[in-house]
Amino acid sequence: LQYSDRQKNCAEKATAMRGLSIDDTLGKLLMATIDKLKIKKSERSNASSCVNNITAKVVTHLKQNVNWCKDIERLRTGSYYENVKICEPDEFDVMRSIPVDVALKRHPNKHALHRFLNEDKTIQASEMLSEFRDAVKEAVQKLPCRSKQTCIKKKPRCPAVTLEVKMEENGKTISIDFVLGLKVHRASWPDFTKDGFKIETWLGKKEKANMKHRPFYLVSKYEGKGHAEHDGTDAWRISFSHVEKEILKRHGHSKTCCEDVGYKCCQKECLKLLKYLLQQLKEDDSKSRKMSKFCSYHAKTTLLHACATRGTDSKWHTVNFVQHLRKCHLPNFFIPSHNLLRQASPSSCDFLANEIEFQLNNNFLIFS
DNA sequence: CTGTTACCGAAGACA
DNA sequence: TGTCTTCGGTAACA
Repeated sequence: LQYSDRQKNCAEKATAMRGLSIDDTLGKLLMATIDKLKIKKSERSNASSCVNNITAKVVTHLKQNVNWCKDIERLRTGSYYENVKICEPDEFDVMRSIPVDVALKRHPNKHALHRFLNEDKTIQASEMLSEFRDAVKEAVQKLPCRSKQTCIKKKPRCPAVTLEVKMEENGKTISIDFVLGLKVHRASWPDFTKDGFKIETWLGKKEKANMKHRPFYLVSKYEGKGHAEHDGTDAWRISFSHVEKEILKRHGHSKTCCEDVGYKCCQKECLKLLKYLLQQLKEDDSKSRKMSKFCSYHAKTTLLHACATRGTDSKWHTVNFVQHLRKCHLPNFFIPSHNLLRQASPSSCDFLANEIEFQLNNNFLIFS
């Protein structure tokens, strides 16, 4: 999508009176759209106090009542916490991670997780998940009446425990995903990540080395968000949500990105627009069937690839989702061998590519 | 060692 | 555009 330069221009000069060219019209529309996508401060306040209240109580309950959850940690991930959530603060991802260290390997019988070990020393996901789910359920039942409008949803193929909470302030429903994860701190990331995460020219070699020292997480989560370690129900997928969050925070190439007066990069804004475009297309009943295999993680991955290949901030100006779609090929940013579009049919990829090109050629009519 | 606090950055609100 | 505010993250502190 080739709008960021224009948009940046527009951001800087929006107040200057200029004759209305086509570009200005488009710039204004995109700026107005970005405004529209902003989350209201009051709604954010409402939702976050609700979410924080509930998650705090759930984690205390887990720590106190489940022996292997003693050291459980909270990791807030996903678009809300990356400041790229659009429209409404209605989806929260909270990972509950259990540190898994070398102690488990050396002294498997003494470790709190030892009862979940399979014969081949892998960890049974299904048993852990069902205990986790039951414990979260108990915690929710203990919540005060004020939060009684809370229920647990089971989404098909989604092992996360999802709470749906109806807020009394405005009657809106928010969902909180509790994701059970194993935090693995090793010397390096698994081999299949070797050729991924190419951020050298974007954020630098030093930064990459830094990030690679971070742990990685094994989670049971959505299809298409990671790489399956095992097949069947006992599947753990590797997750780099924490790294995604961090590099989105340090979005710019130069250390002073967004600090200089008068210069504002727009990666996040572009991602929001692309997500909104996908959302709008998904909500269109006549198109939703063809759109079912696409999700916002595709948009995010596209942004990461674009940032990584463009290098310096000023040169960053296209997000070539369309190219990925034409080839039906969008590698996971961290695991290049994993194609995120493998489940989308060539015809639906072409369909979306056409839709995006149509919007590009028609001043994003869908936004107005 | 653990829980609290204080500070800082991001971003929305508003004059 | 600059300032104020809230939330989230973290490091220092008790």
